[in-house]
Amino acid sequence: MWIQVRTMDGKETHRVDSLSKLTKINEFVDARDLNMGAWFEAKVVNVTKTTKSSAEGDEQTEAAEEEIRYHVTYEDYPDYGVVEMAGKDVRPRARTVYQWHQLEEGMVVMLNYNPDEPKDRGYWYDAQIQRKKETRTQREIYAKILLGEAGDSLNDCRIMFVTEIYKIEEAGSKGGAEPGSESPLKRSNGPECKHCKDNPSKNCRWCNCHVCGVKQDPDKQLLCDECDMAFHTYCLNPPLESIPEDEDWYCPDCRNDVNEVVLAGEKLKESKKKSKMASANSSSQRDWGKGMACVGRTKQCTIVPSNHYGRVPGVPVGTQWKFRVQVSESGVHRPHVAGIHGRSNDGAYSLVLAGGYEDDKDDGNEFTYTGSGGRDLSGNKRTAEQSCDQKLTNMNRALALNCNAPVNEKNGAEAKDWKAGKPVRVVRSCKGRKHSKFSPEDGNRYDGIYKVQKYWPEKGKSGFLVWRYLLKRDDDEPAPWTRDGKERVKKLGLTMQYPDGYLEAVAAKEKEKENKAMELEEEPETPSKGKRKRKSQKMDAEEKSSPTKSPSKKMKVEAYKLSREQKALIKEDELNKKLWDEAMQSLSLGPKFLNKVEEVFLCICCQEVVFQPVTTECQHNVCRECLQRSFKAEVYTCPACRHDLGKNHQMSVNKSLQAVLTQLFPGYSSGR
DNA sequence: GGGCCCGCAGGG
DNA sequence: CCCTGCGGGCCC
Repeated sequence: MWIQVRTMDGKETHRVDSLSKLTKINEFVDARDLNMGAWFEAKVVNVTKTTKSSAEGDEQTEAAEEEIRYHVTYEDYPDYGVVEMAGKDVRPRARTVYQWHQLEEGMVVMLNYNPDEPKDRGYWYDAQIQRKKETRTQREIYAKILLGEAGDSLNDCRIMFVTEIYKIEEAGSKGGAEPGSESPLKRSNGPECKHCKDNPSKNCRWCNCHVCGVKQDPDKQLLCDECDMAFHTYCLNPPLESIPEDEDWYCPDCRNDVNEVVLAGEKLKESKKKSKMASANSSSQRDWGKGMACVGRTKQCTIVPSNHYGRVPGVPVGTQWKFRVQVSESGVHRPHVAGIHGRSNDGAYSLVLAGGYEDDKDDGNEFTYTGSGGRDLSGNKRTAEQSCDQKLTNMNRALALNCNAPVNEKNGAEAKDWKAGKPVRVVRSCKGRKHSKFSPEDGNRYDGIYKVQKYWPEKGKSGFLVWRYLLKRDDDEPAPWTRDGKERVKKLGLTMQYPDGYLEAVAAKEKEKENKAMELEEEPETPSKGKRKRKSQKMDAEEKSSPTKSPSKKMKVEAYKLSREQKALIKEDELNKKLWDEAMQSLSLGPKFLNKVEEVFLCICCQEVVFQPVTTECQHNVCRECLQRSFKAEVYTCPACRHDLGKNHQMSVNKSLQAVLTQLFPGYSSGR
């Protein structure tokens, strides 16, 4: 049987043999929503193929460049229209429910989970079963929710609907009845409305009229184009006689007040949230909100996601920032104030050593860290004395999950193989200097990857229970306090980073102060004038000599020097000659050469420097693991250009490339 | 130098 | 939404 394949404009271009693995039109499938990673019941309405080459030639040469695209509609979301997606995101409709005894640890299945409200019904996700428990009264399944191809996952999620765990149907599988020929029993998703749980007998201000909550007269309910809430025309104040003609309509909460509109050249008006803040009250006498403690981010790290483990590409060990907000912007440690960044069902990604707990010890390669909590932060404080026991929840639990041992909320645990634990990025702040000589003199410094060897509860100095963690360094990039490390910091030109315009602003403020002082002293002629002049001369000299001053001034940069071994390895990597030629042109940029190399050898899949790279015949480099993942999803093309690689591709690692990259980025593979 | 207490970011 | 938090400037 043959089916038509059409381009988007509906013209028939090719015919495709549907007896191969292709999904047939009108087949019942599950399709993955790429944003949330959940699977929804869908129907294929069309299959097309796209071709890369513009040449309309014979089918055989084109076959290498083509890609089959599926056009599906979601059964429960007809308004969503037709969505086009790749083969890996479409599969035969799940129809086999596993019996309890069939479920085993390690199995990958499809099940219902709600990441926002784990106890409620949610959407259908792929998941790997991690634990199966059975007591006399209940059956428990804990699973790792797999959110999609980015590799994101939620660990150790309690599954509430253990009697609705489905087998994942493979494309082209034949199981008894013709797959997808009939609609299997409908799976149930979480309620559309979180507030009333879709209970039709309840008045709900969220899914019905936002004023009265009554469902009646849907034709008289206006939808706000901002907040999407519904409003009966007659519930508005004043009520509307008829549906307005305008294309857009905004509810009273969202409608812009004319005098709230920001005109060109005007300063931004304070938001609603801000107006509720303490600063809006004139009761506060203090001159708040101008310092670096209160500024917001001006950049956001998009190189890696916020739940990324391991190094951030482009940020070498020894990088220094003056303020925490910059550390946040860099993606190395995102929270503004908090010491640990993590998720309690996944693990911790980074932490800051800032001497917040004086009984923490730090030997550079090994340090102890204290968890958070157990403090009374009332009065809008950020820190306080310990006043009750800490619990192994939130960030404390997150950090515990990094330890390569089953989590134990009572006694703690110790890793048998600590290096196998999840990597934590560690930043040391100058505030830790009181207790640790490994802290930087100023600002914050990225010190590399550490791992949790063990954690345990302990009576802290306060007498209350605190959770403590022992972390050990596991990074091939040399630590900044070692000889190698210092040399590397120098070579890469890692000087203190300041926020844009910060130094200029400080200098201007300083000058203003001085001017004011001058004015004051101008009147009575005093002999101290000469003294003052000397002082300001000294300051000028200081400003000029400061290496971090005036980034606009062109400094001569020493070209990046490759060792003989590195040069030889690069030469050896003949497959990538062209790419290396391109990269080497940036040698003159000094340390920035490494950024260029990172850019040139970035894996298109994981967006990191390629690890165990496979160099394709089409001249692209992909991590072997990323390529394997693609093949597993039955996509046998180059992730970069879709060139067909053939099902039986060797996937041999380009050893010389791997060797050079390891030399240029020591330890970049930690966390992989 | 120590205490106060603010906005911001992130998880839950 | 709410809660938490190993920042940080200003005042005394």
